[in-house]
Amino acid sequence: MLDKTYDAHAVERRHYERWEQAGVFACNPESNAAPYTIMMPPPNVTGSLHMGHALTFTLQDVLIRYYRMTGRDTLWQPGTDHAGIATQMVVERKLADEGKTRHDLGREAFVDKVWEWREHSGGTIQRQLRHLGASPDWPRERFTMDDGLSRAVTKVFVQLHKQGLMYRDKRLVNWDPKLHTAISDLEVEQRPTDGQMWYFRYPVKDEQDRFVVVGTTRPETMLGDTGVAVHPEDDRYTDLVGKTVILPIVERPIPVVADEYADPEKGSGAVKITPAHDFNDFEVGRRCGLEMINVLDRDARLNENAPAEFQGLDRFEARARIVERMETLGLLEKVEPNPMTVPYGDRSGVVIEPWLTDQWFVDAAELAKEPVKAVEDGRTRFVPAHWANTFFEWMRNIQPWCVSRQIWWGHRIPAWYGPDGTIFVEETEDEAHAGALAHYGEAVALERDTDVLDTWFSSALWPFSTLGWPEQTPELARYYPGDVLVTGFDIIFFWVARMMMMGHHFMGDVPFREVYIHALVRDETGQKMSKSKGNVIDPLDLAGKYGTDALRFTLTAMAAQGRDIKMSESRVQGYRNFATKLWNAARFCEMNNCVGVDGFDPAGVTSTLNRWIVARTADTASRMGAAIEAYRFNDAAQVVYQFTWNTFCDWYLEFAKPVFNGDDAAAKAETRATAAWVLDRILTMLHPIMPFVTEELWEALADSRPHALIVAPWPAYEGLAAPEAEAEMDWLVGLITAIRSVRSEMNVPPAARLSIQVKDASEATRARLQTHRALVGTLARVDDIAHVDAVPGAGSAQIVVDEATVILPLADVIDLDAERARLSRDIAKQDGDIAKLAKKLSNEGFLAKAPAEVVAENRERLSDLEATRDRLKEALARIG
RNA sequence: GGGCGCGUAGCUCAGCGGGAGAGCACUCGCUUCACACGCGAGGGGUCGCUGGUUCAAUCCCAGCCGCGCCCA
Repeated sequence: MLDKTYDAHAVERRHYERWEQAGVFACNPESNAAPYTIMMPPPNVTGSLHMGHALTFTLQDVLIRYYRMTGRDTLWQPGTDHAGIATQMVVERKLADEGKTRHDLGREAFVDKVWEWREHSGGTIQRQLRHLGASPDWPRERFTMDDGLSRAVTKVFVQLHKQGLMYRDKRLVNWDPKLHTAISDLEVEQRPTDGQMWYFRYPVKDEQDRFVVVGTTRPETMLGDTGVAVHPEDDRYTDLVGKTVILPIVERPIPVVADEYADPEKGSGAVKITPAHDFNDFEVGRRCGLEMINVLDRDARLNENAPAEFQGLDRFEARARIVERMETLGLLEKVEPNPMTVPYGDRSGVVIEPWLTDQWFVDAAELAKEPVKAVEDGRTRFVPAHWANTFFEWMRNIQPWCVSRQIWWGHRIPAWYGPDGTIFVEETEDEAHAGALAHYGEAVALERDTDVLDTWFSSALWPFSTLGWPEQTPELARYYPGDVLVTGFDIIFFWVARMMMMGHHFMGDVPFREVYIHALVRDETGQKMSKSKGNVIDPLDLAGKYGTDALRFTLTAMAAQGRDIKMSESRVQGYRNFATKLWNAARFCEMNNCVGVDGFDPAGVTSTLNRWIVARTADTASRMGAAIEAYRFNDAAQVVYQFTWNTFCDWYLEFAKPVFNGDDAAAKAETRATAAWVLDRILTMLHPIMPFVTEELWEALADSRPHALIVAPWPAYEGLAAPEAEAEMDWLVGLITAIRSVRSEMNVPPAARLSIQVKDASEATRARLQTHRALVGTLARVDDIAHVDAVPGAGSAQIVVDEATVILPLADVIDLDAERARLSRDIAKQDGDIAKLAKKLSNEGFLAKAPAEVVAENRERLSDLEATRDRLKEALARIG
């Protein structure tokens, strides 16, 4: 016998271990079944499971478990990425505790340390995924720093270089002065800030008392100014173009140039140009042939190109000193408050400096062409579709991708430099030497590039590197491209777009056919969860408190397309209640000996009750399957929830009680078998969302099963529809509900049993009443049902059900005024609906232009309403 | 400033051209032999505002108001 409530803790670990040991998560490359592939977005090796992970991995697991049940050969490819900067920071912090830096260890020893850290601390998220019930193919787990994946990275780098799509260039990059590395545009966070705009006067050379006023938000960069730009059509400055101004403090003569970048509407219309420290100025400088003077060092302190007195000053200190000096010189025109955005490094949290360095770049614009086409013509489909716009916008304006990082943890760039700086990009050092020999005609010493690659560079190869590429493995042939990529919108650029670039370029095909973009999980009040706000909810805490299944059901039920999820504990609690409800329904079935019957044929059941529930079961399965396939997770959850609770528990099991307690052995046997069958189908349907409680019940409810629930076939049935049975049961539900309503409204004591009379019942209704006498008796607490022609006495409540009027003699309890009020209210409601319909049906435009079936449907509805209204009026008249 | 999205019951949200829905919360009743993590019955909405298209608009279009996100 099952316990009274479901204890999640007791069963979760046991079933998970059993599944994993049985190998049921594994794909089968030998299989004849159609593959279904999801590449798991690899979490950071440093990561631990947060609510966003819980959502994305729950949805992926729902898909995987569903498709596994439909018979597809599923591959859910798991793994982690090496998170270059984040991981290096973690290990450097540990070293700092020992009073050391990575430089004390040296590169090789430090990298060993990182590997060591990963061995000991790296498995957190994998363990947490198991708690969540995720069912990826664990033995195929990959890490972006694995040998195979590293080979893929090297090969891709070399090939891109040979194709001219990977190049070294001196450009402005986003420089992180704390981490001492370049980062990509995407790793920069623009924070709104209340800044200031300082207006400086630059004296025009050889013109007494003439100044050009320029504005700046970063005064310290003025030391690197090499020009002043004005708009070519700005009349105020026409004569100045070609002249020279004297850069204050530095006393450097710099030219005034005409460039459309200068906006005549903004400030004075003149703008100082610092090509080495501003992205826009860099472009102006290129166009106008201005000098580039770098005045900052790698710590963002002023360097040797600044006047001696400022050298070595931090940029913010320098800012204050420059402003002070300008003021002293009488060259500070004014200062204004200036709302602006300031770039911060997303890892370091310090202000990023545009800095001129040599870096490696990928020609992203070229690689973006095919992915854009693929989305345009539907080879890759975004769900919801509007995310394609976000994708297009970025891809069509894409900048060169800076992929080199000045850190140690990552894939080292396969480039070697000869004595004169000639670059040899090869897969191995030997090949580089061979190249050098050919180039120089003699063996020379080569030095390898010290930089490593952006982590996203290796992640971009994930859909094929995990399958063995560059080897042509059977897995690669079978599981590429994947079916769907499931992720949040925040990494469309970081990862989705880049996988598409690499997939097209190296595999010649899309990496996945669909991209399902899900929402963000927020806290109850709609705030983004963050450590600093302290509103983070740990998914595993919730799972511990209410069961993993309840958490998964909550996330699934709330995953409506295009809307963020406001996570609230009360919802999780509600779905915990649902799991308990299911548990108790199973317990009831068990108590009534509802055991599965071998060879049970759902199409062969005879009673209306059983034909009805069988039809509804089949319908629920097909609707739920369709919802999952369309990524309508909330619909899938709702469909199965309502069927389980509101149809199976509330009605079917209640209807079954009189059968179980009756003495029709045949009906009892059929109903028991049907109940067992339906319950099994419910467990099956719920399994993708609630794997643990369903597997537990699957095991508990039968002495032996041919297989575990996780590999049970998804219920797909043809020909079980039973419209007459459904109509009959709907009628019965309506009748019982109506009687209960009147009882409640008339304050009939719940325990009191009534006798009812029925007037004007058709033959069909009489037959139905006969069939379901016992059900009405139990569920509406009615003892006798009599058919009458006579007008009943005044002490009765009357209910109109289709053509019939049901009379409840309530002489002792009836309050005539209340009954009159009730009937009048009903009549008024019907009249209201009738008026609306009548108006519609008297509209000639409607009759002429609306589809015939719509007109017919409305006519029928009107006559039904009128008939009901008339019977209600008769009932009212009878009371007097 | 540009783009995207969202305003539907107290709250959270489905629905998206032809009869306003769910969960939670709320009210009333119930130790009904699976379940009080429950059972039964209820109350509650000019579907943001204003126009337009249509025989018909919560749903399509335009404008406005409010909110959020992304990009500059």
